[in-house]
Amino acid sequence: MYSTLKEFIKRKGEIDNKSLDEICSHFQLLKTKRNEILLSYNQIATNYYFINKGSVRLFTNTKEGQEISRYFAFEGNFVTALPSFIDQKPAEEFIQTIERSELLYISRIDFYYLVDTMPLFAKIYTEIIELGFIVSQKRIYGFQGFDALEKVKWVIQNQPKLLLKVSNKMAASYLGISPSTLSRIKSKL
Amino acid sequence: MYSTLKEFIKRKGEIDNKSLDEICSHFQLLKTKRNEILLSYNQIATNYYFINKGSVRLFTNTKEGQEISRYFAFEGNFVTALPSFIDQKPAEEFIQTIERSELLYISRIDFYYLVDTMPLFAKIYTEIIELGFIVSQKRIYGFQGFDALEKVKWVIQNQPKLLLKVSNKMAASYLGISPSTLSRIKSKL
DNA sequence: CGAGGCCTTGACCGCGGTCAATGCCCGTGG
DNA sequence: CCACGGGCATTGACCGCGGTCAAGGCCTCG
Repeated sequence: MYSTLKEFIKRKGEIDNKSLDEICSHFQLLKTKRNEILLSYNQIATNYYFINKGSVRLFTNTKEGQEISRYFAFEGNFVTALPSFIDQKPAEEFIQTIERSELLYISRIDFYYLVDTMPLFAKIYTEIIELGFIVSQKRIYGFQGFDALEKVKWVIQNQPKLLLKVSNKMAASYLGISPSTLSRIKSKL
Repeated sequence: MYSTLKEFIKRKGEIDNKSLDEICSHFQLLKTKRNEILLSYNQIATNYYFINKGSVRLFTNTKEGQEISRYFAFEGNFVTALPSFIDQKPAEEFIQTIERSELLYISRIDFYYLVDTMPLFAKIYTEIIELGFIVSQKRIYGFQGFDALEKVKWVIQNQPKLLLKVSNKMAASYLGISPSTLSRIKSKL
């Protein structure tokens, strides 16, 4: 149950088994169906999720009522609505599974307890954030000033799983193009 | 000389004057002209800059040779080419002042020395990254699926200094629109 | 088996990009 | 101090990328 998580942690630095088990003991299992909402708009994020199996997305709604996908996370990654989680203010996004999934979640309390008491876990947290930051930047720069075709190629290069696992519609809103355009582009590759 | 930096640090948490001076002693002053390059593409970032006065941007070039502005930092903010700074790999961007500026810089060595020896500084670093991450996200979400007019309005709301301090051309490339379009939009507000 | 949602594809058209002309600002050198 | 030149802002004309709308077919689930 914790093997993927343990792999993840071990990749971050030396750790003894006792500490590893201590960390894992704060995570609980959650099995979900497709399209299950883990956090709604305006709720306050109190859990950090690690994806054992499956996929999760962050999304929001426009005034016109259509969904915009912001971020997709797959097996072996952490995900939450970070601004809400950090500052305990209402989230401006939804968290939702996009397929049947197995998640390990840790409460904010336990999370910060680990951050404060285990230096390695603090380091892991910092690295999660650094990585998130760098990925965000790459995404901004990968999209900035590019047309639809170039953006699709960029995603194929940098997030190859995405177009395979995610519906046309979700991927299109993530790319900031219409489903029609994405469909047309894919038919030409 | 260190007053702005001290303000910045004090806002992050309780700290005694001795530690504050200890931190500041690792920063050196750098006065620059307009358009001075602090880091070039493919160089490795070894300094973290704090902006005492002035403004700095990150930018890169397209294959066609035109500049794309990625990020602007103003008085009271930290800036560096983070992916390069963290992993010591060649930067994929330039750092440049856009006006005569006064910067305080700290070497990577000293920076990590402070992170490792002063818990408060480690906390500050984490918060810088968190903030950077959140700002990146806001930018992605503020631009995603919006047309030129909406993006301009978003910047006016969220980074009011930007359009005032930055040339039309730089701002346009930051927004992912052409200078012509930005000019037309501004004339209608 | 029926209904609803998504993907695909065609027709149309509008936003915003390119190109070019003009004018302004500012830095440089005589 | 003024003359010149280069770069940027502005604005008009044009047009192409990609968005909307709609129709048809497929898949999924009740």
